[in-house]
Amino acid sequence: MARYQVGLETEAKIIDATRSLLAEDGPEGATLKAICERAQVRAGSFYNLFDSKEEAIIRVVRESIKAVDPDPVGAGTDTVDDLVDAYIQFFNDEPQLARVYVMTGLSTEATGNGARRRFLKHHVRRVERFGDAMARADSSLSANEASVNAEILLGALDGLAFRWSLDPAFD
Amino acid sequence: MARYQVGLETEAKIIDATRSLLAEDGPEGATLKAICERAQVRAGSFYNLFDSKEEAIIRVVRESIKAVDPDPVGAGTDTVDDLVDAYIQFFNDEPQLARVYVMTGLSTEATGNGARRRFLKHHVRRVERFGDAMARADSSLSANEASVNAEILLGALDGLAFRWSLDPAFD
DNA sequence: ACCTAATTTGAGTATACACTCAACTTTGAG
DNA sequence: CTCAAAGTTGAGTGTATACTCAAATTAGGT
Repeated sequence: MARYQVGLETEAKIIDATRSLLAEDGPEGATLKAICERAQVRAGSFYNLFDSKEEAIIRVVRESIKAVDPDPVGAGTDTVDDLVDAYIQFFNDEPQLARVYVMTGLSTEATGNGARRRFLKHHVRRVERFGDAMARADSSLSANEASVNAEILLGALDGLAFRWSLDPAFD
Repeated sequence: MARYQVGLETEAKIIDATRSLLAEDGPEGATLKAICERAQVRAGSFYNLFDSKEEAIIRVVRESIKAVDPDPVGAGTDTVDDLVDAYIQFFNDEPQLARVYVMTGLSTEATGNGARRRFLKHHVRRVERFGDAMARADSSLSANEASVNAEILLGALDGLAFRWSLDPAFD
């Protein structure tokens, strides 16, 4: 039999609760109890829809990774400015997901490293994308130089994003 | 009465164990059980010397902050290159403390935020120091511009340091 | 209206955590 | 050597965690 409407709604409530908790308090704050309380759901109901707490968290993390870079296999015509602007805009448009994104990348744990590996893979793709854009802008750059520069630029962007996540009054 | 030699040695063993665990696994891995096992000490002995697990961790974090910048009230004659070189050298000379330093700055929790507040205060001082060096090198820079540039440079450095902490083969 | 499968419940399990304490042993100054 | 203070032990406390499950309820296709 197909799923019921109530079940889909409960699922959405749980994801919403998980996302807001991750954004507010990081992975530490996203306990099962906290998620269930905020979603107005009992533990058994959670486990009827998710195999583990992990699964809900990974769903939100995946969502944040997707939001930061909606078109990872783009046509390869973006300029570096485009990419930087997109990143900044992401932080303005989706502050909750942005916080989750930064925290996932930075957190030492972030839920048993399933999320971490995912993030790292994404980061490598992102460096490639920035590196390509740089190489396009300056053809005298070797592929390796472009990659190093991209890593530095992304390091700076992520560093600033982290600063902002600590202190939203910043910048 | 004064403290006994054995007590001082036990204290050192506990700090060593805490430092290496923080460097290897981050705050998550530094459980009381893990610390005591590695230090070859029982829980009661730990609590004879430390008021809380927190205290041991903060001691190590303070140690790492001190190591990254041994002379925070320096004469104000360093160049930006000096400061960057010192940072890089720190990562080569004291890899364990360097990992603790990065993780503390980045971790969402890092032991109830005592360590985090400490780190943030230190970071602000560090930005000032870098900003001063930049203003000295280029007198056309306003204080504010220098500060912003310093924040960006440190963001990039910390971002790269973080990359290295994830993957020691990097750079 | 019926009936099966989807969903909810809430008490319960197992485990890990930081921390305590009374009894015991060791240290080292006088 | 004495003895009081410093240090050690290990079983035990309390609490929070993720997760389970049998029983009850509800949704919705027929």
